[in-house]
Amino acid sequence: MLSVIQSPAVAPVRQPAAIVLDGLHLNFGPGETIFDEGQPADRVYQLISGSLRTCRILRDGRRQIEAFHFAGDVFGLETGETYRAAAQTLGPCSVRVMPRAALDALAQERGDVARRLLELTTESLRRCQDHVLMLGRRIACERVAALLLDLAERTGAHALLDVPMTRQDMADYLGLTIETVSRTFTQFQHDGLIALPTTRKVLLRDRAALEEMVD
Amino acid sequence: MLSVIQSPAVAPVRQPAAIVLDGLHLNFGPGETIFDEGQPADRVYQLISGSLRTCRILRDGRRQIEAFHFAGDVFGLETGETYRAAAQTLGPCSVRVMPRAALDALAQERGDVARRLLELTTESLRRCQDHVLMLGRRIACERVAALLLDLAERTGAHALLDVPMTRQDMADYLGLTIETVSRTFTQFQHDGLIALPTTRKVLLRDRAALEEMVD
DNA sequence: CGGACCCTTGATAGCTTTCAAGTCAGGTGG
DNA sequence: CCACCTGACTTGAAAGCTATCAAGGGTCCG
Repeated sequence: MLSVIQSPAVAPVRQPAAIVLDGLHLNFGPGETIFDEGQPADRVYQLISGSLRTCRILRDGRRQIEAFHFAGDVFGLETGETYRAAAQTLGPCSVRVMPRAALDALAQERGDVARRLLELTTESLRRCQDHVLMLGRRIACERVAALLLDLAERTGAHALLDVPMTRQDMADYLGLTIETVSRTFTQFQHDGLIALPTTRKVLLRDRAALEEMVD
Repeated sequence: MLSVIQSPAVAPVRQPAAIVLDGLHLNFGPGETIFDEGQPADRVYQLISGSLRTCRILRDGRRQIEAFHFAGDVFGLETGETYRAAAQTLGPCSVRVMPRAALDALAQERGDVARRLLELTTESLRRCQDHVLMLGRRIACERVAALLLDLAERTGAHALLDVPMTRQDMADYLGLTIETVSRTFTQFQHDGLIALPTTRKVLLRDRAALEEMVD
Protein backbone atom coordinates (compact mmCIF):
# COMPACT_ATOMS: atom_id res chain seq x y z
CA MET A 1 0.00 0.00 0.00
CA LEU A 2 2.89 2.34 0.49
CA SER A 3 6.39 2.53 -0.76
CA VAL A 4 9.38 4.61 0.06
CA ILE A 5 11.40 5.40 -2.99
CA GLN A 6 14.23 7.72 -3.88
CA SER A 7 12.65 10.13 -6.27
CA PRO A 8 9.02 9.71 -7.22
CA ALA A 9 8.01 10.56 -10.75
CA VAL A 10 5.34 12.87 -9.40
CA ALA A 11 7.83 15.25 -7.84
CA PRO A 12 10.08 16.49 -10.62
CA VAL A 13 12.50 18.99 -9.10
CA ARG A 14 11.82 18.46 -5.43
CA GLN A 15 13.25 17.20 -2.17
CA PRO A 16 15.18 13.93 -1.71
CA ALA A 17 13.47 10.64 -0.86
CA ALA A 18 9.70 10.89 -0.68
CA ILE A 19 6.92 8.72 0.52
CA VAL A 20 4.42 7.63 -2.08
CA LEU A 21 0.93 6.84 -0.95
CA ASP A 22 -0.38 4.06 -3.09
CA GLY A 23 -4.11 4.09 -2.73
CA LEU A 24 -7.23 5.49 -4.29
CA HIS A 25 -6.84 8.25 -6.86
CA LEU A 26 -9.14 11.24 -6.81
CA ASN A 27 -9.53 14.26 -9.04
CA PHE A 28 -10.77 17.67 -8.01
CA GLY A 29 -11.75 20.76 -9.94
CA PRO A 30 -10.60 24.31 -9.19
CA GLY A 31 -11.59 25.71 -5.80
CA GLU A 32 -12.88 22.46 -4.39
CA THR A 33 -12.53 21.48 -0.75
CA ILE A 34 -10.70 18.20 -0.14
CA PHE A 35 -11.33 18.32 3.58
CA ASP A 36 -12.54 20.90 6.04
CA GLU A 37 -11.17 22.17 9.31
CA GLY A 38 -12.68 20.17 12.17
CA GLN A 39 -13.56 17.17 10.06
CA PRO A 40 -12.36 13.71 11.28
CA ALA A 41 -8.79 13.28 10.11
CA ASP A 42 -9.05 9.74 8.82
CA ARG A 43 -7.19 10.09 5.54
CA VAL A 44 -3.78 11.14 4.36
CA TYR A 45 -3.22 12.61 0.93
CA GLN A 46 -0.50 13.13 -1.57
CA LEU A 47 -0.78 15.68 -4.31
CA ILE A 48 -0.01 14.16 -7.71
CA SER A 49 -0.59 17.22 -9.84
CA GLY A 50 -1.95 20.71 -9.33
CA SER A 51 -1.62 22.90 -6.27
CA LEU A 52 -3.65 23.64 -3.17
CA ARG A 53 -3.85 25.68 0.00
CA THR A 54 -4.43 24.73 3.61
CA CYS A 55 -6.11 27.37 5.71
CA ARG A 56 -7.82 28.25 8.94
CA ILE A 57 -10.62 30.71 9.48
CA LEU A 58 -11.49 32.78 12.53
CA ARG A 59 -15.10 33.21 13.61
CA ASP A 60 -15.33 36.66 12.08
CA GLY A 61 -14.06 35.46 8.73
CA ARG A 62 -10.42 36.40 8.91
CA ARG A 63 -8.50 33.75 7.03
CA GLN A 64 -4.92 32.58 7.34
CA ILE A 65 -3.39 30.29 4.77
CA GLU A 66 -0.89 28.02 6.46
CA ALA A 67 0.71 26.55 3.39
CA PHE A 68 0.61 26.04 -0.34
CA HIS A 69 1.22 22.55 -1.65
CA PHE A 70 2.51 21.30 -4.97
CA ALA A 71 3.02 18.02 -6.79
CA GLY A 72 4.60 15.41 -4.55
CA ASP A 73 3.62 17.04 -1.27
CA VAL A 74 1.93 14.98 1.41
CA PHE A 75 -0.86 16.77 3.25
CA GLY A 76 -3.62 15.96 5.72
CA LEU A 77 -1.14 14.34 8.09
CA GLU A 78 -2.57 14.80 11.60
CA THR A 79 -2.09 13.21 14.97
CA GLY A 80 -5.27 14.58 16.52
CA GLU A 81 -8.85 13.54 15.87
CA THR A 82 -9.63 16.20 13.32
CA TYR A 83 -8.01 18.26 10.58
CA ARG A 84 -6.72 21.53 11.97
CA ALA A 85 -6.95 23.30 8.63
CA ALA A 86 -9.03 22.95 5.49
CA ALA A 87 -7.46 21.86 2.20
CA GLN A 88 -8.75 23.49 -0.96
CA THR A 89 -7.53 23.17 -4.51
CA LEU A 90 -6.23 26.19 -6.40
CA GLY A 91 -6.81 24.60 -9.79
CA PRO A 92 -7.56 21.09 -11.05
CA CYS A 93 -5.83 18.58 -8.82
CA SER A 94 -5.12 14.90 -8.80
CA VAL A 95 -4.45 13.28 -5.43
CA ARG A 96 -3.79 9.88 -3.94
CA VAL A 97 -5.57 8.94 -0.74
CA MET A 98 -4.70 6.50 1.98
CA PRO A 99 -6.61 5.64 5.15
CA ARG A 100 -4.78 7.04 8.12
CA ALA A 101 -5.21 3.81 10.05
CA ALA A 102 -3.31 1.96 7.35
CA LEU A 103 -0.47 4.45 7.41
CA ASP A 104 -0.29 4.35 11.20
CA ALA A 105 -0.17 0.56 11.13
CA LEU A 106 2.56 0.60 8.53
CA ALA A 107 4.60 3.12 10.49
CA GLN A 108 4.24 0.86 13.50
CA GLU A 109 5.91 -2.07 11.80
CA ARG A 110 8.31 -0.35 9.44
CA GLY A 111 10.99 1.87 10.83
CA ASP A 112 11.71 3.53 7.51
CA VAL A 113 8.10 4.62 7.16
CA ALA A 114 8.03 6.01 10.67
CA ARG A 115 11.25 7.83 9.95
CA ARG A 116 9.82 9.29 6.76
CA LEU A 117 6.79 10.56 8.62
CA LEU A 118 9.10 12.32 11.05
CA GLU A 119 10.99 13.84 8.15
CA LEU A 120 7.78 15.12 6.59
CA THR A 121 6.61 16.61 9.87
CA THR A 122 9.99 18.21 10.48
CA GLU A 123 9.94 19.73 7.03
CA SER A 124 6.50 21.21 7.74
CA LEU A 125 7.77 22.58 11.02
CA ARG A 126 10.76 24.16 9.35
CA ARG A 127 8.54 25.90 6.84
CA CYS A 128 6.14 26.96 9.55
CA GLN A 129 8.96 28.53 11.55
CA ASP A 130 10.08 30.50 8.52
CA HIS A 131 6.48 31.61 8.13
CA VAL A 132 6.44 32.84 11.74
CA LEU A 133 9.59 34.85 11.25
CA MET A 134 8.13 36.38 8.12
CA LEU A 135 4.78 37.29 9.66
CA GLY A 136 6.29 38.54 12.87
CA ARG A 137 9.17 40.63 11.66
CA ARG A 138 9.10 41.35 7.94
CA ILE A 139 7.50 44.24 6.12
CA ALA A 140 5.14 43.81 3.20
CA CYS A 141 7.61 43.92 0.33
CA GLU A 142 9.91 41.45 2.05
CA ARG A 143 7.01 39.05 2.48
CA VAL A 144 6.03 39.24 -1.15
CA ALA A 145 9.63 38.76 -2.26
CA ALA A 146 9.93 35.73 -0.01
CA LEU A 147 6.81 34.18 -1.48
CA LEU A 148 7.99 34.69 -5.05
CA LEU A 149 11.37 33.12 -4.34
CA ASP A 150 9.73 30.24 -2.49
CA LEU A 151 7.40 29.63 -5.40
CA ALA A 152 10.30 29.66 -7.83
CA GLU A 153 12.20 27.14 -5.77
CA ARG A 154 9.32 24.80 -5.11
CA THR A 155 7.97 24.70 -8.63
CA GLY A 156 11.43 24.45 -10.15
CA ALA A 157 10.91 27.59 -12.22
CA HIS A 158 13.97 29.52 -13.25
CA ALA A 159 12.79 33.01 -14.06
CA LEU A 160 9.23 32.69 -15.29
CA LEU A 161 6.84 31.73 -12.53
CA ASP A 162 3.39 30.32 -12.91
CA VAL A 163 1.38 31.71 -10.03
CA PRO A 164 -1.42 29.28 -9.24
CA MET A 165 -3.11 31.36 -6.54
CA THR A 166 -5.08 34.59 -6.49
CA ARG A 167 -3.84 37.82 -4.97
CA GLN A 168 -6.27 37.17 -2.13
CA ASP A 169 -4.61 33.81 -1.45
CA MET A 170 -1.21 35.46 -1.36
CA ALA A 171 -2.53 38.11 1.00
CA ASP A 172 -4.00 35.52 3.35
CA TYR A 173 -0.73 33.62 3.34
CA LEU A 174 1.38 36.73 3.92
CA GLY A 175 -0.81 38.32 6.57
CA LEU A 176 -1.60 41.28 4.31
CA THR A 177 -4.55 42.55 2.31
CA ILE A 178 -5.13 42.00 -1.37
CA GLU A 179 -4.56 45.68 -2.06
CA THR A 180 -1.17 45.69 -0.40
CA VAL A 181 -0.09 42.63 -2.36
CA SER A 182 -1.22 44.23 -5.59
CA ARG A 183 0.52 47.50 -4.83
CA THR A 184 3.71 45.65 -3.97
CA PHE A 185 3.65 43.86 -7.32
CA THR A 186 3.21 47.18 -9.04
CA GLN A 187 6.11 48.64 -7.09
CA PHE A 188 8.34 45.66 -7.94
CA GLN A 189 7.51 46.19 -11.59
CA HIS A 190 8.40 49.87 -11.47
CA ASP A 191 11.66 49.01 -9.74
CA GLY A 192 12.53 46.48 -12.42
CA LEU A 193 12.54 43.54 -10.02
CA ILE A 194 9.84 41.65 -11.87
CA ALA A 195 7.66 41.80 -14.96
CA LEU A 196 4.06 40.64 -15.22
CA PRO A 197 3.40 39.13 -18.66
CA THR A 198 -0.04 38.22 -17.34
CA THR A 199 -1.61 38.49 -13.93
CA ARG A 200 -0.75 34.91 -13.16
CA LYS A 201 2.78 34.89 -14.52
CA VAL A 202 5.73 36.58 -12.89
CA LEU A 203 9.08 37.05 -14.55
CA LEU A 204 11.89 37.46 -12.09
CA ARG A 205 14.15 40.13 -13.57
CA ASP A 206 16.41 40.78 -10.62
CA ARG A 207 16.52 37.75 -8.41
CA ALA A 208 19.54 39.06 -6.50
CA ALA A 209 17.61 42.13 -5.40
CA LEU A 210 14.70 39.98 -4.26
CA GLU A 211 17.01 37.69 -2.33
CA GLU A 212 18.61 40.72 -0.77
CA MET A 213 15.22 41.71 0.66
CA VAL A 214 14.63 38.30 2.20
CA ASP A 215 18.11 38.09 3.67
CA MET B 1 20.13 6.56 28.64
CA LEU B 2 16.57 7.39 27.89
CA SER B 3 13.25 6.31 29.17
CA VAL B 4 9.69 6.81 28.10
CA ILE B 5 7.45 7.10 31.08
CA GLN B 6 3.90 8.12 31.74
CA SER B 7 4.23 11.27 33.73
CA PRO B 8 7.68 12.53 34.62
CA ALA B 9 8.14 14.23 37.94
CA VAL B 10 9.71 17.18 36.16
CA ALA B 11 6.50 18.12 34.38
CA PRO B 12 3.83 18.69 37.02
CA VAL B 13 0.66 19.76 35.24
CA ARG B 14 1.65 19.03 31.68
CA GLN B 15 1.04 16.81 28.67
CA PRO B 16 0.58 13.02 28.73
CA ALA B 17 3.51 10.65 28.26
CA ALA B 18 6.82 12.45 27.98
CA ILE B 19 10.29 11.48 27.03
CA VAL B 20 12.91 11.92 29.68
CA LEU B 21 16.45 12.47 28.57
CA ASP B 22 18.73 10.81 31.03
CA GLY B 23 22.12 12.34 30.58
CA LEU B 24 24.34 15.10 31.84
CA HIS B 25 22.76 17.79 33.97
CA LEU B 26 23.65 21.42 33.43
CA ASN B 27 22.71 24.63 35.18
CA PHE B 28 22.47 28.06 33.64
CA GLY B 29 22.04 31.52 35.05
CA PRO B 30 19.56 34.15 33.81
CA GLY B 31 20.00 35.31 30.23
CA GLU B 32 22.55 32.69 29.28
CA THR B 33 22.76 31.13 25.84
CA ILE B 34 22.45 27.35 25.77
CA PHE B 35 23.11 27.16 22.05
CA ASP B 36 23.23 29.63 19.20
CA GLU B 37 21.57 29.72 15.83
CA GLY B 38 23.85 28.12 13.25
CA GLN B 39 25.82 26.09 15.75
CA PRO B 40 26.20 22.32 15.10
CA ALA B 41 23.07 20.64 16.42
CA ASP B 42 24.71 17.74 18.20
CA ARG B 43 22.76 17.76 21.44
CA VAL B 44 19.18 17.50 22.55
CA TYR B 45 17.95 19.10 25.75
CA GLN B 46 15.17 18.81 28.24
CA LEU B 47 14.29 21.63 30.55
CA ILE B 48 14.09 20.44 34.17
CA SER B 49 13.30 23.75 35.80
CA GLY B 50 13.14 27.37 34.75
CA SER B 51 12.06 28.76 31.41
CA LEU B 52 13.69 29.80 28.17
CA ARG B 53 13.14 31.27 24.74
CA THR B 54 14.19 30.11 21.29
CA CYS B 55 14.69 32.86 18.77
CA ARG B 56 16.02 33.87 15.40
CA ILE B 57 17.59 37.16 14.42
CA LEU B 58 17.63 38.92 11.07
CA ARG B 59 20.78 40.61 9.80
CA ASP B 60 19.52 44.05 10.80
CA GLY B 61 18.75 42.95 14.33
CA ARG B 62 15.03 42.27 14.13
CA ARG B 63 14.32 39.38 16.45
CA GLN B 64 11.54 36.82 16.41
CA ILE B 65 11.00 34.52 19.35
CA GLU B 66 9.70 31.20 18.10
CA ALA B 67 8.73 29.67 21.40
CA PHE B 68 8.93 29.81 25.14
CA HIS B 69 9.74 26.61 26.98
CA PHE B 70 8.96 25.44 30.49
CA ALA B 71 9.78 22.53 32.79
CA GLY B 72 9.47 19.22 31.00
CA ASP B 73 9.83 20.60 27.48
CA VAL B 74 12.30 19.06 25.09
CA PHE B 75 14.19 21.53 22.92
CA GLY B 76 17.10 21.58 20.51
CA LEU B 77 15.59 18.75 18.49
CA GLU B 78 16.84 19.22 14.92
CA THR B 79 17.16 17.09 11.82
CA GLY B 80 19.55 19.40 10.01
CA GLU B 81 23.21 20.02 10.69
CA THR B 82 22.75 23.13 12.80
CA TYR B 83 20.35 24.74 15.23
CA ARG B 84 17.87 26.95 13.42
CA ALA B 85 17.24 29.11 16.47
CA ALA B 86 19.16 30.11 19.54
CA ALA B 87 18.08 28.98 23.01
CA GLN B 88 18.48 31.45 25.86
CA THR B 89 17.39 31.18 29.45
CA LEU B 90 14.90 33.63 30.93
CA GLY B 91 15.93 32.92 34.48
CA PRO B 92 18.03 30.27 36.22
CA CYS B 93 17.56 26.96 34.44
CA SER B 94 18.41 23.36 34.98
CA VAL B 95 18.58 21.13 31.90
CA ARG B 96 19.42 17.58 30.94
CA VAL B 97 21.53 17.00 27.87
CA MET B 98 21.84 14.04 25.56
CA PRO B 99 24.03 13.60 22.50
CA ARG B 100 21.90 13.67 19.41
CA ALA B 101 23.70 10.67 17.98
CA ALA B 102 22.62 8.60 20.96
CA LEU B 103 19.00 9.67 20.60
CA ASP B 104 19.03 8.95 16.88
CA ALA B 105 20.45 5.51 17.51
CA LEU B 106 17.87 4.79 20.16
CA ALA B 107 15.04 5.92 17.89
CA GLN B 108 16.41 3.62 15.24
CA GLU B 109 16.04 0.54 17.40
CA ARG B 110 13.05 1.44 19.56
CA GLY B 111 9.74 2.17 17.92
CA ASP B 112 8.29 3.84 20.99
CA VAL B 113 11.13 6.34 21.09
CA ALA B 114 10.74 7.12 17.40
CA ARG B 115 7.02 7.56 17.94
CA ARG B 116 7.63 9.90 20.84
CA LEU B 117 9.94 12.04 18.73
CA LEU B 118 7.20 12.31 16.14
CA GLU B 119 4.74 13.34 18.86
CA LEU B 120 7.10 16.03 20.11
CA THR B 121 7.66 17.37 16.62
CA THR B 122 3.94 17.34 15.88
CA GLU B 123 3.25 19.24 19.07
CA SER B 124 5.80 21.87 18.04
CA LEU B 125 4.19 22.08 14.64
CA ARG B 126 0.74 22.53 16.15
CA ARG B 127 1.99 25.38 18.32
CA CYS B 128 3.82 26.92 15.39
CA GLN B 129 0.67 26.88 13.29
CA ASP B 130 -1.25 28.65 16.03
CA HIS B 131 1.57 31.17 16.12
CA VAL B 132 1.22 31.76 12.38
CA LEU B 133 -2.50 32.37 12.67
CA MET B 134 -1.90 34.81 15.48
CA LEU B 135 0.85 36.77 13.72
CA GLY B 136 -0.95 36.80 10.41
CA ARG B 137 -4.48 37.69 11.41
CA ARG B 138 -4.82 38.90 14.97
CA ILE B 139 -4.59 42.43 16.30
CA ALA B 140 -2.38 43.45 19.18
CA CYS B 141 -4.78 42.95 22.07
CA GLU B 142 -5.79 39.52 20.81
CA ARG B 143 -2.16 38.48 20.65
CA VAL B 144 -1.45 39.60 24.19
CA ALA B 145 -4.58 37.86 25.46
CA ALA B 146 -3.54 34.67 23.70
CA LEU B 147 -0.10 34.78 25.28
CA LEU B 148 -1.50 35.29 28.77
CA LEU B 149 -3.91 32.37 28.41
CA ASP B 150 -1.20 30.18 26.96
CA LEU B 151 1.09 31.01 29.86
CA ALA B 152 -1.65 30.23 32.35
CA GLU B 153 -2.29 26.88 30.74
CA ARG B 154 1.32 25.83 30.35
CA THR B 155 2.48 26.83 33.80
CA GLY B 156 -0.60 25.42 35.46
CA ALA B 157 -1.48 28.77 37.02
CA HIS B 158 -5.12 29.43 37.83
CA ALA B 159 -5.47 33.17 38.08
CA LEU B 160 -2.13 34.52 39.24
CA LEU B 161 0.53 34.21 36.57
CA ASP B 162 4.24 34.40 37.02
CA VAL B 163 5.59 36.05 33.92
CA PRO B 164 9.16 34.88 33.42
CA MET B 165 9.94 37.04 30.38
CA THR B 166 10.42 40.75 29.79
CA ARG B 167 8.02 42.93 27.83
CA GLN B 168 10.58 42.90 25.03
CA ASP B 169 10.48 39.11 24.93
CA MET B 170 6.70 39.19 24.71
CA ALA B 171 6.89 41.76 21.94
CA ASP B 172 9.37 39.69 19.96
CA TYR B 173 7.17 36.64 20.35
CA LEU B 174 3.99 38.48 19.38
CA GLY B 175 5.42 40.42 16.45
CA LEU B 176 4.84 43.75 18.21
CA THR B 177 6.95 46.42 19.89
CA ILE B 178 7.59 46.70 23.58
CA GLU B 179 5.52 49.88 23.75
CA THR B 180 2.49 48.24 22.22
CA VAL B 181 2.70 45.34 24.66
CA SER B 182 2.98 47.74 27.57
CA ARG B 183 0.06 49.84 26.37
CA THR B 184 -2.05 46.73 25.92
CA PHE B 185 -1.35 45.65 29.49
CA THR B 186 -2.38 49.09 30.69
CA GLN B 187 -5.55 48.90 28.63
CA PHE B 188 -6.38 45.45 30.00
CA GLN B 189 -5.95 46.82 33.50
CA HIS B 190 -8.27 49.75 32.86
CA ASP B 191 -10.85 47.38 31.40
CA GLY B 192 -10.68 45.16 34.45
CA LEU B 193 -9.41 42.14 32.52
CA ILE B 194 -6.23 41.82 34.54
CA ALA B 195 -4.41 43.31 37.48
CA LEU B 196 -0.66 43.77 37.79
CA PRO B 197 0.44 43.21 41.40
CA THR B 198 4.01 43.58 40.13
CA THR B 199 5.43 43.96 36.66
CA ARG B 200 6.14 40.26 36.47
CA LYS B 201 2.89 39.02 37.94
CA VAL B 202 -0.44 39.08 36.16
CA LEU B 203 -3.74 38.40 37.86
CA LEU B 204 -6.40 37.24 35.44
CA ARG B 205 -9.59 38.96 36.59
CA ASP B 206 -11.83 38.16 33.64
CA ARG B 207 -10.64 35.06 31.91
CA ALA B 208 -13.87 34.73 29.93
CA ALA B 209 -13.33 38.11 28.32
CA LEU B 210 -9.76 37.20 27.43
CA GLU B 211 -10.87 33.90 25.93
CA GLU B 212 -13.52 35.73 23.98
CA MET B 213 -10.78 37.81 22.33
CA VAL B 214 -8.80 34.76 21.29
CA ASP B 215 -11.81 32.92 19.95
C1' DC C 1 -22.49 41.55 -25.27
C1' DG C 2 -23.33 40.91 -20.36
C1' DG C 3 -21.81 39.10 -16.14
C1' DA C 4 -18.69 37.46 -12.82
C1' DC C 5 -14.48 37.43 -10.90
C1' DC C 6 -10.04 39.11 -10.34
C1' DC C 7 -6.96 42.74 -10.21
C1' DT C 8 -5.40 47.61 -9.88
C1' DT C 9 -5.51 52.24 -8.28
C1' DG C 10 -6.77 56.32 -5.38
C1' DA C 11 -8.01 58.59 -1.10
C1' DT C 12 -8.53 58.31 3.66
C1' DA C 13 -8.40 56.22 8.18
C1' DG C 14 -6.30 53.72 11.78
C1' DC C 15 -3.41 50.70 14.27
C1' DT C 16 1.12 50.17 15.45
C1' DT C 17 5.68 51.96 15.32
C1' DT C 18 9.01 55.32 16.20
C1' DC C 19 11.07 58.75 18.90
C1' DA C 20 11.49 60.75 23.32
C1' DA C 21 10.91 61.35 28.17
C1' DG C 22 9.91 59.98 32.43
C1' DT C 23 8.87 56.47 36.17
C1' DC C 24 9.76 52.42 38.82
C1' DA C 25 12.10 48.56 41.02
C1' DG C 26 16.03 46.05 42.40
C1' DG C 27 20.84 45.85 43.55
C1' DT C 28 25.18 48.05 45.07
C1' DG C 29 28.02 50.65 47.80
C1' DG C 30 28.99 54.42 50.80
C1' DC D 1 19.88 53.06 55.91
C1' DC D 2 19.74 55.48 51.99
C1' DA D 3 21.66 57.57 47.76
C1' DC D 4 22.64 56.06 43.43
C1' DC D 5 22.71 53.39 39.29
C1' DT D 6 20.99 50.46 35.86
C1' DG D 7 17.71 47.94 33.41
C1' DA D 8 12.92 47.39 32.76
C1' DC D 9 8.68 49.47 32.15
C1' DT D 10 5.29 53.16 31.10
C1' DT D 11 3.52 57.09 28.81
C1' DG D 12 3.02 60.82 25.29
C1' DA D 13 3.26 62.78 20.68
C1' DA D 14 3.97 62.28 15.94
C1' DA D 15 4.94 59.52 11.85
C1' DG D 16 4.32 55.65 8.91
C1' DC D 17 2.91 51.47 7.02
C1' DT D 18 -0.91 48.94 5.97
C1' DA D 19 -5.91 48.54 6.09
C1' DT D 20 -10.21 50.17 4.67
C1' DC D 21 -13.39 52.11 1.56
C1' DA D 22 -14.48 52.98 -3.11
C1' DA D 23 -14.19 52.95 -7.95
C1' DG D 24 -12.46 51.51 -12.30
C1' DG D 25 -10.23 48.23 -15.61
C1' DG D 26 -9.35 43.60 -17.54
C1' DT D 27 -10.25 39.01 -18.82
C1' DC D 28 -12.67 34.89 -19.49
C1' DC D 29 -16.85 32.65 -20.74
C1' DG D 30 -21.60 31.73 -21.54
